[in-house]
Formats: sequence, C-alpha cells, structure tokens
Amino acid sequence: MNNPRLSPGAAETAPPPSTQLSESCLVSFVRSFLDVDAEEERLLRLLEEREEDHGARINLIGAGEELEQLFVLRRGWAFSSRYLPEGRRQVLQIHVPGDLVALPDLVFSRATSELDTLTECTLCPFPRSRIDDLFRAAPRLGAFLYSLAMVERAILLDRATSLGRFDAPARVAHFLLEIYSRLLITHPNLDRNFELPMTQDLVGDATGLSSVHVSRTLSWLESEGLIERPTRRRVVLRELESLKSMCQFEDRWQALEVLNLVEA
Amino acid sequence: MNNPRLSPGAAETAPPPSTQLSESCLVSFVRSFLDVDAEEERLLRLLEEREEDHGARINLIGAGEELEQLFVLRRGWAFSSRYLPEGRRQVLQIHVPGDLVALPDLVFSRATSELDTLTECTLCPFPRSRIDDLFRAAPRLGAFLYSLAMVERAILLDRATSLGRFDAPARVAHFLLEIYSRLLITHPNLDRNFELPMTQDLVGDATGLSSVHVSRTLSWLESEGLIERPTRRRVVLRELESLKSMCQFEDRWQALEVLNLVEA
DNA sequence: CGAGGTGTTGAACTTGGTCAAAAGTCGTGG
DNA sequence: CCACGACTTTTGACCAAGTTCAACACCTCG
Repeated sequence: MNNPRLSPGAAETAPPPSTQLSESCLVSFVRSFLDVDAEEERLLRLLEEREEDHGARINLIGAGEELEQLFVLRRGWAFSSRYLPEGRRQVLQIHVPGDLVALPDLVFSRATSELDTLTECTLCPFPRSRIDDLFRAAPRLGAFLYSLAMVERAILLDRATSLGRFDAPARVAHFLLEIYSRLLITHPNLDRNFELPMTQDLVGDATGLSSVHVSRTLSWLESEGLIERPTRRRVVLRELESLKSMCQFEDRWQALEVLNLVEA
Repeated sequence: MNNPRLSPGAAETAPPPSTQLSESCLVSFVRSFLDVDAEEERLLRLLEEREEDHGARINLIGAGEELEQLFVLRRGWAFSSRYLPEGRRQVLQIHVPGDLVALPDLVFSRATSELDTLTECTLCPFPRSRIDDLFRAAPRLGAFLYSLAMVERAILLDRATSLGRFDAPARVAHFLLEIYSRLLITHPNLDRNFELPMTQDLVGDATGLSSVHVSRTLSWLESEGLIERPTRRRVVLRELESLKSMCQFEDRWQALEVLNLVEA
C-alpha cells in the first residue's frame, strides 16, 4: 500500500484495512509517482473529507445525468459503461481503489457514461470546484493530473489496438494484464494473481466478445497453461511473459514519468 | 478559420493560406474554446517559432524513439499508428492542422506510437520544456490542455465502443463523423463534405476492418444514399442525421466546457 | 433443498476476412 | 497527348472466427 517507487517511506507490512481516515489510498497512489509536500497532501485529503458506502451491483451515475460531484474511489471496484441499442453494452473502464472517478466528465455538463459498482464500495464525493483549486494552488498536482490523463490515454490506445486488431485470446489476455498492471501500483506484492469481481458477461462487454466466447477463451487459455482459475473469481497469470507477448503488452504505468514542474 | 463560438472577432472570409506567420491555427484552435489573453497568446505562439516541411507518406517518428521535440501540426494531415506482428497495424489517431502532436508522449521517455504524414505537412517543433513553462506561467492554459485531454478521452471511449460493439457500417460512419466533427472546429463552413486523404487500407486499419470490407461498406453506405463520393478522396455525409443515429454519435467537441480558472 | 444467477458445451449460422483477379486512377516520361 | 506502370479500389468465391440459441451443469445463498 505504500510507495513502490519514489519514497521507500514508512514501510507498514500489515495490510491497512483502510478504516483509519489517515490512510488515504489516493494520497498513496499519488505518492507512488510524485513526492507530495504537506500542502499538496492537504489539498488531496480535502478530496476525501466525506465518504459514503454503496452496495454491490448498483448504478451510481446514469449517462446524461448532471454531475455535481466527482469521487475518489476509496474501497471496492466499480466500472463505467455505455448502453447501446438492443441491450448491447460496452464496458469502458474498470475502477479500483485510489481511482479518481468521473473526473473526465468535469469538462462536460453531463455524464458521458454509466457508473456502476461491482462490489461494495466506499466513495468520497467532492465538488467540481476542488479541481480548479488544485490547478491554481498546486500546479504540480495539475501537471500530475495531466500526466495521469496521458497514461490513461496511452492505455486507451492500447485498448483500441486490442479491440480493433486482436483475436479473442489476445483480447482477454490484454484485458487481464491491463487490470493487473493497475493493481500492481497500489499492491506491489500481488503474485501474478488477483481477485476479479466480474462475471464473464462483463468481461465480454469489456473485450467486445460474447460471454460464451469469453468462457471458451478462458478455458482455452487455461488448457494452454497460460492462466489458472483456482476459484470462480480468482485469476492466476501463470505464464506472465507468454501472455504479455501474445498481446504486445506494455505497462504504461511503469513507464510513466510525471511532468515534474519546478516550483516557480 | 476564426473563432466559431466565443469570439465573433475579425471575420475574414478569404480562406487564409496560412502563409502569414501571424495566422496561427493553434491559436485559432485554442481561441475557439477559450478567450486567450496577450500573455497566453505569446506563450502559444512560442510553440510555433520554428517550422519545417515534410513530404506526403513519410515516417516522422518511430515507436520507441526518444523524443526531444513535440509538434504543432500547422498544415497537412498526419496519423499515428502501431505496428503489430504479421504486418497488421492499428491506426490510432488522425491529426489535422491545429493539433498538438506527440504531446501525450511527453510523460514517457519514448514514443508509444508511429507518426506518419498523410499529405505534405508543415510541423512546428518545440522542446518539451515549453509545456512545463505553460503549466507554470499560465495555469489557465494548463487547465485548457487538461480539458483537451478529457475531450480526447471521451472520443477514445466512443471509439472503443465503436471497435468493440459496432458492425462495419456503423464503424465506418463513426470514423467519418469523428473526423468531420474535428474539422468543424477550425472550418465551421464545411458543408457536410470534406477531403479525406486516406486510402481505404488506412481506413481499415483505423476501424479494425479489412480494406476489402471497407470498400464494400462504403459502397453499401453510398447505395443507401447515406454518403456520396464525388471523387476518390472526397466524402459527402449526405444523411448526417441517419449516419449519426446509426452509431449513436455524440459530438464531444461541441459539448466541451473548458475548465475555466479565475486568475488567482 | 431449491432458485436464480453464472458458466459450459454443442450445433447452426453470420459477419467479416482472405485470396485472387479485374478494373480504375493517377503521375510520369516519352 | 498518350502510354505505361504502380497503386488503389472493386468484385467474386471461399473460409474462419466468433455469435446466437438452447440445453444443461454449477455454484451460492437463502
């Protein structure tokens, strides 16, 4: 949970149950890329002042809704998606703890996609104006947000490549690796396996496949020894390197170099 | 070429041949979203100090190359893409005049994709550090860059939806509309038609289809009266509304509300 | 124990891909 | 001004990956 790269810092081995208000997964997420000073930390913590819990599998924001609040996702998983005619759907993003959610919709007056929880979640809502404050009062954090957006962009382009040109096994592999690489930032000790709280239906909607074909593809990957599925929701990336090479996976988070502004 | 929304400004009807250094398509692009003050304009013009010409169909940046410079695309079209094994390719982005090119790679030490010209181009290279200056000295422009990134993000999510869940006609329609809506910003007088300097092969690599199927799909769209192709490279979006509804098209540029920071 | 959601499997089908040939387009140079 | 050659687009025949439909098995939780 603490900084895997820049600040060796106070190493707590006990997995923080995130019950203490003092442990902010947003701050620790930012810290893994940037040395945060006291004032910056204060501004970030302001985003997590309030918190609210939500159950699993419920809709938080509907596409087209007016958005007064943005959120830090403090606990649990969520996803954003878009509904299409005839009951089709595209899953656009999987959100894990530490993510800033709905931030992009800041520049639109209405939400551009649905937001749903996967598991029970704790969200910290904050008003849009906090982001303005942040750009004004802490240009380094502004530049950091920009850097974040650029990583996300690179990841979306990777995904476009996956959706546009990969076959089913490569798409599924890419999807698993994308999530795994994001989880590694805040959980550097994950040993090639993680809990994926999604039905195959959702995985299909994320990879542009039918749930039936996701099932077949996962079975095939398992039969090839590339992955394992010890339980329904757990995935083991058994042959990490083979999986990476079958979809040209690049870890964009690892490669990130935050725009590092010298204070004026 | 002048501001279609915020500043009615000095209306020149003659199409500016962009030979005068004083007419910057970047400035006019920014101006269509934001009232730019003198100091901000100066900072933007700094990005276009130098310029260099390049021929059509040549490679400007290879994926993995170290990047010292970013570019403003002043004249001509370019595209970025990624090569895949077995000669496959995914076209990721079409760049038109006024675009900031390679900016996202700012946060990576190496280019994440290929950059190639489509037509003859004039590029204005500038060093990475200019962007830092911009974030520090003009937080409003920093916030503007952020807003731009968020529109681009929304567009990329639309594209993911297209690649993941649309059939061939809808993908092609979406592709054409995406370009058309971008062109409208700087050329508000386009009358449902534009020059598209791309082979069908490239369109296929952008839409995740084979060039053969692009040909069939364009013919089908034409036979349905949805588009016309008066010449090889010109497209007329004859039934704009039908095209939009067949791919749920949303114009993200139109909906953009730039983060509008009040000066501190 | 039973019910509803989830995952698996098989069979028929469909969309779009591949291969190959023909036709069209455009620039170049004789 | 025309002819040639390279490239692009079109068309047809065949093929393959993934979809759809439907039945069945499997958890999991009351």
